[in-house]
Amino acid sequence: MPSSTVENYLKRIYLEQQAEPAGEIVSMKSLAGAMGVTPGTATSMARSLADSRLVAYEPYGGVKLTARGRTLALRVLRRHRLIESFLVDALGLDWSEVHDEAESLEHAISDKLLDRIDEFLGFPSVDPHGDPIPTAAGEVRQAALTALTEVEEGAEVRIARVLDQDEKFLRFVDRHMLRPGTRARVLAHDHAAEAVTLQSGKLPAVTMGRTAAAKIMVELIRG
Amino acid sequence: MPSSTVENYLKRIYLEQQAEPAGEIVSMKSLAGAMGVTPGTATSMARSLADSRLVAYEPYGGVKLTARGRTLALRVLRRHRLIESFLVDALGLDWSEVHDEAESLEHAISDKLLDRIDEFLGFPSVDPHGDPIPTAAGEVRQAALTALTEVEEGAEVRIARVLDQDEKFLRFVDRHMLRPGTRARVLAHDHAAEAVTLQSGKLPAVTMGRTAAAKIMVELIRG
DNA sequence: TAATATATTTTGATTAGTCAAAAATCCCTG
DNA sequence: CAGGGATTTTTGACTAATCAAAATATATTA
Ligand SMILES: [Mn+2]
Ligand SMILES: [Mn+2]
Ligand SMILES: [Mn+2]
Ligand SMILES: [Mn+2]
Repeated sequence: MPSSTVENYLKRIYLEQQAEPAGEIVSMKSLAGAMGVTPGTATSMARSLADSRLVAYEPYGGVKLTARGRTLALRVLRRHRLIESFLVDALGLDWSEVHDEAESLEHAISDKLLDRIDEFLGFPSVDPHGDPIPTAAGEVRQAALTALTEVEEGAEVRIARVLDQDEKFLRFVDRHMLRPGTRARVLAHDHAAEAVTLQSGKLPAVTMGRTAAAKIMVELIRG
Repeated sequence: MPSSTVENYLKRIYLEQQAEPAGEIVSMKSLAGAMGVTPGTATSMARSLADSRLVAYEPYGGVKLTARGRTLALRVLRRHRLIESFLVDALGLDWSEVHDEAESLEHAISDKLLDRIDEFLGFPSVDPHGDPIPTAAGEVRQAALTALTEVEEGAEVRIARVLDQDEKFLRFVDRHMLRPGTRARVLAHDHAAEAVTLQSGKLPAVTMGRTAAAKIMVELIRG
């Protein structure tokens, strides 16, 4: 059984691989940064994960999950996201506070209990942030989504996923009724100001910067 | 914050202190036995807990919780028992399988989530085994109970608590409808055979040995 | 391409938790 | 009250995870 430290590293490497443009390879610098450890620690963990055949690692060559490492990472991610869903749906916690809780529970819960939770929730495919929940078999069913920055002016969209789990950002999203599932209309792109204006429900329109808009993924509603 | 290892030791010392007849002092031998570690490990942990003012420890003198140690132990026990209750009541797990799950979740759950669970359950005072749930303030509201071995023949009782959490024992209790809350009648004590016979619902009477009967605590129903 | 900056690895150290086995102490029984 | 068995402590060793700082390699840039 992998320790929770190892589980955290694998999950983080998986997420960094998704983010990293450079051929899915994660550098020691970004790994150390993402894990909040010193570079030396990242190096020694990389070697140890490689010894366990969970990552491919060459000195000075960064790190990349093996098939086994990926399977394990997805298992942790599945736990994390099912737990988040459960905390929101069954216990009424706010979606802005479940992340930290899931971060520790993901290592403590048994397979049996996880299955029970999955069943209780009706086998959801996304968590409260719109993040896809990997299947028990290790598949990620990812819908094709568009970043808010890429949507044409005037288009109707459905918010599908919020990529930043930071409490402040999630509360901002909340305030303007932009949770996953909500409809909204893109009113304008101001390229000079690097800003996007959109409008949801009966609320006044809101203008946000490119960087914020890039963290909101949507589905286009044809029409 | 105490590590989960420390939490486990404190909880175990608390439980051993309850059990131990000898003036509430827990020997290194029983601590090591209860924790499944070697005596040397128990000694070094005793010293380290004493350094943190969580136990009183004198070489060759055994170990005893301080006020702070007791408070912490009760916090862990509260978590453990609320989690067991939640798993049974909210997720329908069997009472014979929740103990191990709670053993790890008790270290991973936040105070906030625990409060939510407590509220969800309606602030229960006992867990599925009838074990008292310490209050957040650290009080143990313990009802006065009688062991089945001490009950007079013919008496009506309500099963209140089952002291052995072993899966096999719990399933035995289940089979004979002797869960906490159920009524039963003590039909006979056979002192020579060291056996107690009792009867619950419409099931045929069951005879069990003294040792088993001593693990079932009951409330007397006057009448 | 040489110098400089950045990234990575190595080294030496620390802490928590554990074990095996030797040494010391305690305490019961004769 | 003296052994001898049981208990406890000590010693030395190990693993996982970490850091600080020195050494080394790679990348950038002038
Ligand atoms: Mn985690
Ligand atoms: Mn999420
Ligand atoms: Mn535990
Ligand atoms: Mn219990």
